[in-house]
Amino acid sequence: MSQTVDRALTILPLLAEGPANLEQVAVRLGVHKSTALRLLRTLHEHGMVYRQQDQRYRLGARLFALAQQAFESLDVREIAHPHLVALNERCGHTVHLAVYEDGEVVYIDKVDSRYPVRMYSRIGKPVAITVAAVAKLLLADLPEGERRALAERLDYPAYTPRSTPNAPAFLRELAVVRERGWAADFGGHEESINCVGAPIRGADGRVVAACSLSAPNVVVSSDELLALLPVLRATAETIGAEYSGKPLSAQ
Amino acid sequence: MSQTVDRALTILPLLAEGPANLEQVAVRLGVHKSTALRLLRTLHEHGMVYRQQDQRYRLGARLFALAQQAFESLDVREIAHPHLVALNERCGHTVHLAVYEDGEVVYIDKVDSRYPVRMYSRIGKPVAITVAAVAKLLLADLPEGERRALAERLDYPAYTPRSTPNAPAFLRELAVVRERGWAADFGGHEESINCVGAPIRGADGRVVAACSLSAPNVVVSSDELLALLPVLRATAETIGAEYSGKPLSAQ
DNA sequence: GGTCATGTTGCGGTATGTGCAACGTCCGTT
DNA sequence: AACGGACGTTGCACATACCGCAACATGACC
Repeated sequence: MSQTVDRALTILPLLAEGPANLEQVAVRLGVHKSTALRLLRTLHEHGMVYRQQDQRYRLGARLFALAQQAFESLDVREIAHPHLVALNERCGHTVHLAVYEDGEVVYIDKVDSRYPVRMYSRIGKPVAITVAAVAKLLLADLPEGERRALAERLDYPAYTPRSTPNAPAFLRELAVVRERGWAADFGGHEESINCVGAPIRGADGRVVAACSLSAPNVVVSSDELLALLPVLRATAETIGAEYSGKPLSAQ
Repeated sequence: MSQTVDRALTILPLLAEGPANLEQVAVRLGVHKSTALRLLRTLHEHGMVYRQQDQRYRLGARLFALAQQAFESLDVREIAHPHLVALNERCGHTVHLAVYEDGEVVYIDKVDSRYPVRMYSRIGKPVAITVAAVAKLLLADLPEGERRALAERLDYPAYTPRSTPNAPAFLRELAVVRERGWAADFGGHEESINCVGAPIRGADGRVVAACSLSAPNVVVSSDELLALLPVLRATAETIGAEYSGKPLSAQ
């Protein structure tokens, strides 16, 4: 809508690929050097880009600050965290929390064996949206039209032989997931990793987030993982209840 | 420099404080609603902001992606990481890596006891720039004028009685740090936490990053921590050497 | 000292962003 | 049901602020 801002914002993912000098930016944007310079200067003033000694630009530290703050203002995460830790302590496996936003699924929390950590390392990376259990749960709840449109527009990388191959298969899987209320990924992303997930619902029943348990199949068989479903689903429901405004439910 | 972009970027930290609706954004920006709307739409198209069900805007998931990618393209971090892990395995304490950028100091890596993790949780948060050992190291190496200007413009929060109280004290401390080549923070940020740090220098001798060891003084006395200085400094030098283009030095 | 590559500056034309006012839409209220 | 208020949205005319150009620094390399 706004040409100038549009161009400026286009610079950011461009620099995310790696540092670039003025001319490279100008060429990639399809604008004159002076125009690119003005945009970069404005971005620089806001700390969004940084200029290294060799004068090339790269993304700036302010992005970390913003991402961090964006993160902390996600109230689902805040509410869910202690429950996820409890779940982890009970069964020992890796716990993930994810949300859907404008065609993307992002992990917003992770608890790993015995060591609670917000594993930002997974955040932002292209989540395996076509295979991850949490992605299935979040997409399964989208309105029919949006779900279909999104499924058509996705790529279906064959991470493993069990990866979801195409849109029709994905939509069928989503229908199943929606029907039964939980999702799984048995080696669809990494051959040896299994995963089960459950939806977290808000007051209106919409899925606001999803959580999952992951474990390598050399440690835990898929059956053993499935046996943990009741605990996982109970956790998800507790979180949903609290999120919906029953803070002192099963205290 | 560019009014439109400037306004658009101003929206981001504003939303970082919490969700806001169109009118609030317009008022804070001092522009007409329609103008704010256009800016927000452009930001939205780029995933920088997200519109929740109640139509209020908040920061979007794309920020995570950008921060993540910015992160991975920091080559100091990449080079340093294995050395930091080795250091941690050797002495067991928490290891930090930080860089300076445009008046800010940010942690870009962390290794905690027996569990290597990029502790993104600290990134973006205002680092205790006036007391942290790594901050002292990075600021001590700035050109005289910039160092002085920055010191004047900083706040000096009294985290503890040992926190750096004001600009003159800070500049004196920086002079000491620069002279002797290492820095410490004994309870200047948190009463019970001690910390020693060493500079990582590039080929031209400039400090490109700094690393540190932290430990609670109930576990390790400050003397014991100081005894680890040689190991820490050796690590820092190894990283600096490799970063300067001697990849196969002390293999 | 010359040449090349790259970043920077000043300037006029006009595309582009701006504010205004009218219109939708969704609430809650009587 | 009808009304009213609060917000978000749209179309438009004006002029601002952005754009590309071309000339000018700057610095590296030979």
